[in-house]
Amino acid sequence: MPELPEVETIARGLSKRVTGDVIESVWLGQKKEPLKSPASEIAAVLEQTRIATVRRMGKHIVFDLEHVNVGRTVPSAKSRRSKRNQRSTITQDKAQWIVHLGMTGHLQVCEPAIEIAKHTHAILKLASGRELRFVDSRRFGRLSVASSGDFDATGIEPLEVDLDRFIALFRGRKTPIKSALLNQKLLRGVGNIYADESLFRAGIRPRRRASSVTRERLGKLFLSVREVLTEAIALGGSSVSDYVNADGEEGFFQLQHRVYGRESDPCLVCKTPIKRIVIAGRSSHYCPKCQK
DNA sequence: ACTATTTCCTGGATGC
DNA sequence: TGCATCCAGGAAATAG
Repeated sequence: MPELPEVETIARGLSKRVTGDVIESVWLGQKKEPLKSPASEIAAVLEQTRIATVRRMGKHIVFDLEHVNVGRTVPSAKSRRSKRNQRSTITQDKAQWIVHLGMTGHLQVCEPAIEIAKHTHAILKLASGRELRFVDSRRFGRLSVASSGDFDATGIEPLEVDLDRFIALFRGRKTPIKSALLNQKLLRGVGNIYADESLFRAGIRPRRRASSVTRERLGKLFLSVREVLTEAIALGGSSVSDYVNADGEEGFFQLQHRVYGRESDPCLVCKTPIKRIVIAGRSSHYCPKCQK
């Protein structure tokens, strides 16, 4: 289940492998769920572009693209003015491909000879001869394009927000603090694992109403979120279920989990058994003694 | 404007 | 072994 640290790790790995390569052609599968726009539109935006950068925004992977204009010349500003009626044929020179991995999404860079995995929804043929494939068994992942290159995810980056703005996010919210942490319109990138781990380190019960958490505790949470995400990125993310990075390597932050997936196990601080409850349909883990 | 609930999806685990 | 059932959960859609 890729959250911010996993997506960051994947984006960094992909950046090393495909930056500068050119997308020559695109095949998209028949399943419509993973596509946020019609397949023809997505293909048209991606084809004949150079991958300028690969980066993460929240849980999204953003490919910044530049059109390469093979086999045609971009009209000069002068001729553009003189042929206004052809304006619609002029292609934007910047675009973006936005990938959300959902629960089980993978991006693989491989040779064309490699067997096409079940649940492959997109294949981008690259000028280097390799292919960039999107595989997602559960189809919770999403592919979209921003033809003008102005994609902006909702919410604030948790590793960039300052303390005051962080505290303001929770003001007056009756929802459980855990739900607020998971709300991508507030903070972007925190998912179930890192919400639980951050709340444990801050000593806050996941069900506590966001508005009832003191400023002081929110300050602690602010630091915990940063700490947990930073440590997780350094360890390449958490490999639960089948997560691997762009090079097929596992992360190691799952070894640092203090509450997630540890139901009934002793709290590492006080030995009280870790509790598991369900909040908004998600399993939530906490220590009933250390978290208030 | 908020908040809570439901829905989408498949593979792996579990139970009988 | 087979078959049914449950569960994982991000985010959009829906309801209140």
